[in-house]
Amino acid sequence: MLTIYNTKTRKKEAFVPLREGRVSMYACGPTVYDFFHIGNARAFTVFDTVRRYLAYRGYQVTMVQNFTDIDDKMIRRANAEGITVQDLAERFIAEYKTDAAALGIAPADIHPRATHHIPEMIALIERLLDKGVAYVAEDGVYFSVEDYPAYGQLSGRNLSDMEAGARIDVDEKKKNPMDFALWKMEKPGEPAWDAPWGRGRPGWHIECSAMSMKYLGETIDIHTGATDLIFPHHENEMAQSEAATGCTFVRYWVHNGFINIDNVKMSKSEGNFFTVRDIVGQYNPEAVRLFLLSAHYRSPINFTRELVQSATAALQRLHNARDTYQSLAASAPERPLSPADEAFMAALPKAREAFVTAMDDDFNTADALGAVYEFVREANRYLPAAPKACAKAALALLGELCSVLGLFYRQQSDIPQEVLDMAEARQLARKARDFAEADRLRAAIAAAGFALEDTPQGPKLKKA
RNA sequence: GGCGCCAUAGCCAAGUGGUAAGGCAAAGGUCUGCAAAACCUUUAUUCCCCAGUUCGAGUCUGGGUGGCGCCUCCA
Repeated sequence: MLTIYNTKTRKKEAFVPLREGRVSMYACGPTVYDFFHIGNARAFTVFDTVRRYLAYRGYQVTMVQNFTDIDDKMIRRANAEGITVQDLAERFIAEYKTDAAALGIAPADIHPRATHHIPEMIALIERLLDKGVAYVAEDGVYFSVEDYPAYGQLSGRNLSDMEAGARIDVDEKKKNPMDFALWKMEKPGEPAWDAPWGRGRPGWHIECSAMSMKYLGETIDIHTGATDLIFPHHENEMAQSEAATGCTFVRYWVHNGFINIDNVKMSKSEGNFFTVRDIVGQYNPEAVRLFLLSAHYRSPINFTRELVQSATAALQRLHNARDTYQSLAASAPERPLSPADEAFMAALPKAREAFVTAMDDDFNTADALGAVYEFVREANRYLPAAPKACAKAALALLGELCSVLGLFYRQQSDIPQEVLDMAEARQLARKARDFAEADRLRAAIAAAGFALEDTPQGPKLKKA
């Protein structure tokens, strides 16, 4: 049974979707004003893994991830570059796709953009005005937290606590300092859309509510994001959505922990700010993904060179296993299964079960990886003497489990003909017992960027 | 000040009150022309400290200590 830790109740709960066999998911996407950073990457990797696992468990998953393409940062950056907000958005949506693909993050079913959904947002704001939980002020339309008693439910705060610590902009024309903007009235030089109460642009929170409702309905199963979004973003989304519809907005709120860099919070001012674009130049992005999955998604993790290198070595172990099973699946003898073979085959479903049990426990990828490594060790030990059917079954299981975690997505790079020629020449030299020449050729292959290993199935080439 | 989280080996990390998974690193061995990979062996009598509950505590309770997050349109 799948259980999910729900931020709203602060407990692990049995997962029961609204509609049997289907899951609706909404993930807060990037504000497309720049390349996304390693912290974003964790949030995206988490929802991608959740999605993959739900699909693996047989659910038909519909996932929406928005692009926030209008806000202060967008406007500032577009002005700085002397381009339109729209051009900026186009550029970084494309860059998002490049970096997400590098990390094995599959595209959502729908990637709505905030600026393409202004009418939906206006309609939602009107509903809130009609219900008396929002009001029009001089500089915008605000949600009135005092008129919505459930405010604070998600983050576990109450209004008086929040007001005590609130730092507020005195210029804003709000009734209560905790009121938040649904709509911001037009300022000179900013993009603006017509609305019944005046030209302007939407607030951040209303975007997600409107797009989530449009594509997934008034109640969705899972909404993901990093912990910092719990307050105010998700609190506000929930308040405005539930105030408008009168029904539950999100059944399971899922929040991932933060990444520190060398034990320090990542920030531009600390000079430890890394975009994924920076990182994929230095590390194998698939290893970065494995690193991100090596701890539970709710724990904070520490990004260091040493830990990514450790993940790189672990990933190599999985790739080596796959390559070995692949060649054994091609070259191992075909014969009837012996009792030992049968025992090996019988252990495969048990390995899968261990993996599923781990993932069922609030997507415990660290524990699930433990199950994968244990299976790999057993298969590595048994397969060299096993028939083809065992190798095929092990290869299939390894591929199955790793793809649930979003690993094994990278294409094998093509090996240049000259490298293949050198490998062949080396085999001839080895047959002739000219090991000096064989070693020289292996060094030349290494210089060309490829590692050559001799295996019982013959020499194996891979990119270094 | 309010709300909340965390502490397990050299590093990372999982852990349902029943006797400490797994990965990386390190050391020794097997195999191999050598290397690599792979496998085997070794590496926490103990889970930050102190009390308590219990037949039994890494796990529950209380109190310390240390670290961290949110309360800023930061993922």
